[in-house]
Amino acid sequence: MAEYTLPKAYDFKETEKRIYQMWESGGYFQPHNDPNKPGFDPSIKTFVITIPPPNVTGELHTGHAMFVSIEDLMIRYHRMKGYSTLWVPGTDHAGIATQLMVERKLLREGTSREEVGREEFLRQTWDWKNRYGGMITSQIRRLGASCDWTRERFTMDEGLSKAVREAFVRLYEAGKIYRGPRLINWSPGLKTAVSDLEVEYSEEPGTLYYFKYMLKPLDGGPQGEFIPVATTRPETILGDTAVAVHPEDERYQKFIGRSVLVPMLGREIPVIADEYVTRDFGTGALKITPGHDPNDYEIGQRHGLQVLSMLDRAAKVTEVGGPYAGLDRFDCRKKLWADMQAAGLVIKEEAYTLNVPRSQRGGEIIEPMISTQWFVRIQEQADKGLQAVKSGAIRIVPEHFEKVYFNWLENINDWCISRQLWWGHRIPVWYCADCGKETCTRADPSACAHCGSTHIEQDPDVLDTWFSSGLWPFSTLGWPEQTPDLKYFYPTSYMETGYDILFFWVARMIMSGLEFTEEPPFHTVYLHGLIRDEHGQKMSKTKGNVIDPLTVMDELGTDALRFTLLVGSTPGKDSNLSLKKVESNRNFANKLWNAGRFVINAIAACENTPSEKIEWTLADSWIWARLQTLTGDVERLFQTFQYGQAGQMIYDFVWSDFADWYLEIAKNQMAEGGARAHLTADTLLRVFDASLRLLHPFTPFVTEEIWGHLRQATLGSALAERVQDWPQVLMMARWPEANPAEGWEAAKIASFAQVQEVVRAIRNLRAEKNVKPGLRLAATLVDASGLVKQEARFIAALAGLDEARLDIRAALDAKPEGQIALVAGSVEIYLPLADFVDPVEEQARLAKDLQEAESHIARLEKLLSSDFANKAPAPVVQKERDKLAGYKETAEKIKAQLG
RNA sequence: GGGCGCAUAGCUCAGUUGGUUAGAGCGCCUCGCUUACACCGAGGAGGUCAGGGGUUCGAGUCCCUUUGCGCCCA
Repeated sequence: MAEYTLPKAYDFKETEKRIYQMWESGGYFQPHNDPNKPGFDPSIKTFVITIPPPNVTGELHTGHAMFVSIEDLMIRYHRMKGYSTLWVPGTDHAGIATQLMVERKLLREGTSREEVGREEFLRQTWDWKNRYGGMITSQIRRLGASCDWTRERFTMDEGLSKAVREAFVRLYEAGKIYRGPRLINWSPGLKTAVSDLEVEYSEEPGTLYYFKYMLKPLDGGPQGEFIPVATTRPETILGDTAVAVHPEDERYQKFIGRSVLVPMLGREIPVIADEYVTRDFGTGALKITPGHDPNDYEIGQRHGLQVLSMLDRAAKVTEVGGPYAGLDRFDCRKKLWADMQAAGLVIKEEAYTLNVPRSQRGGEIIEPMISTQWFVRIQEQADKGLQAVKSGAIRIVPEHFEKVYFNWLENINDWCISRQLWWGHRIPVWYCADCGKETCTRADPSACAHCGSTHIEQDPDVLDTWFSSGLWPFSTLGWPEQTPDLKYFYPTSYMETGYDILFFWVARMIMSGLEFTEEPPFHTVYLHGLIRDEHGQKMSKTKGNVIDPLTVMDELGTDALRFTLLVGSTPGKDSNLSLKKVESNRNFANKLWNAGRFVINAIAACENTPSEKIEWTLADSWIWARLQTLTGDVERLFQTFQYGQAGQMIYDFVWSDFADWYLEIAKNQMAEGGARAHLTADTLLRVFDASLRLLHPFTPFVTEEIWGHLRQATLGSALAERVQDWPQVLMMARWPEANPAEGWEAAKIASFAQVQEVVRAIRNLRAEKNVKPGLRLAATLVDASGLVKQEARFIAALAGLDEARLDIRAALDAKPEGQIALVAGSVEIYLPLADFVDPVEEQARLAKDLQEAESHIARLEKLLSSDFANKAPAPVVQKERDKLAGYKETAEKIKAQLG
């Protein structure tokens, strides 16, 4: 017999790495049914997730920990259910972030990307990627992620680059992509365009500047007429091409059609009428700068206004600004305003809260400006994307994000996909120096497709990283090639990610999937919330409240972190991570470990299969029935994405039902030896095994480790038969299925509850009276049902009674003298605690109990005599009737004790 | 300005077709190192489920409204 001496505490440090290596080297992360291998069966159902790719040079944060925990849970659950399960890992190239890091390095070396040149820069960036790119994936491994690393992808690797190229060319050929000058969001620091989504607006204190727009005098007309105008950005006056007023504004109506003079420049611009102008904001007149404001741009388009760019790519004033040319945007503001003041054009300044557009990366102020960029015509894709969710082809969990999704797609603008960066997929368009036409092809051209000239040059820009990420669910499976993986595993199943990238990524993936594969890339979108600190504050380095998942794992273990993230979080809702919670879940892992030690000892101690046939005990039946209920509940909760609730139920079952009650009773049953011990060990084994399976997707390491020991110990025991069909590892074991109810369960559960009530009543009294824990009490128990007699042995053990001095009877003629009386449900209890008895106190205690029972009786009688009895469903009414009967019985017993 | 969400025990949160005496963890109080576990066990205190109105036999849960927060989009 294998001797098992497991340490008293679960050592996650020793375990996690070893277990992960065992899994990975065992090939368990790969789908069991693989279309690239012999014996492939296309009829087996798949379950597929493509990982939301983290930045290749990023470092693990709680957001990663969250998505890995949830996705690994989904994956492990489906794998255990027998799906051919694939979780595709990988990273994206994070154009701006990565390029910035390398640029910073170059700066430290005293050079720049311009100095080293494009080719050398890219070489160094690849070096950087190769050096640091493995960090994030090894950190994801630490979380226990069961992804198929043999299928790992990177957005810039050959296959995915080919997919990007194919996607671009297809859009180009279909006329769904275009290039042209438009007002875009420009990052002057990074010197690149960014998409609308990469701009964040922050409310900041600022100033509203009031000044005079002087009218050009009419021949013979009055001098000194002006329109007062307010602006938050005076420097843009230099780019004004109109002043707009509301057509019905009596103050300014008379000026419509006349000209005003741009301050300090004297340029003549028209006064136009447009209903966009809010009459009661500012002065009711609006300066129009189509080259530097999105709203003004639209007004400009409507009125055919000239568009002037008064700022260049570095946000310095252009020649449009005349004497101000060359100034930085903020210096220009000061100087221009001072000059206007001197010229008597200033009216006043007012404090005002601005909505400042800032770069999501770095936080610098974004400058809307006119620039020639590539855009995707998005309307048709957006309509299809809307339809996919409206038709139910794609389901979003939680549901309310569907509205957010609709709202965004219904108001979408064309997507600016070109970036003035070097790190990324270069735009596959060549311009001909001779005929001026564009060539866009799948293979790099050597000559112009139109005139054959070899004087062609490739567009210097690269594509937005999200353009390649949008293809992720199918590009990672081999698209555009019709690979076996693509055919079998696509469309994928769930897309799981944070709600903060619903637009950035999920919506674009849906649109790209529909565009290029004509199928939704997945049928379910599951969105998790953001992780905040324990007081609900956003984590940030400046606040110093960042929780580093690596530190947490070092200190408390991966399972504790995962369980904390999974339990108590609800789909789509932000959750707070507190180390206290992680600590209590570390304790849970330890609880599980020790329950495992007990079970293993019990199995080792039980003897060979007995010839004697015996019945299950009440406790055996109860724990088994509870397990079935739990299994059914967990299944239902998993199906409805309520993973947190499911985890909580398993936790409660393991800790409260299994460890606190069943194990304590099992100790007694084991002590009986023989057939009883054998049957008890068997029950322990089966219930604990099922618990570990249910828990495995939440806490894979500790469950795998204990299960391994359990299996090993059982193989050398009298119960070896039980584990014959167990696989080598828990992660490949079958997910438990609930047995259909057989009819006996409710009665056993009710009886056990009665027994628990008796035990609790006695424990409660002992604590109240400060009876020494070791003191075994004699007792008289009155129970007409026979239940107490049957369960006397363990009631005695759990409640600290002396089994030899128990007097159990069906009825009592006379109330015993000098004893403390209790009622637990239908059972009367008398404890010979004469020393503790204070008659007055006892009367008061019983009176209080009676009062409570009677208040329930009154409540229930009222309820049952109301419409409730007629209108509520029969089972609900019956339940209340039963309850009433119970309270009546209790009340009767208390009355007897009182009297 | 438009949209979405939240308000439940001292703290952080569960509570999904409306149906027990509203739960958990942490914290707090009392006891206990009992042969799985002190990363533990036993017992206990603590909530008019933000306020008001409505639907219903029945509302933390559904509807309306007020107040206070938070987020997204413009």
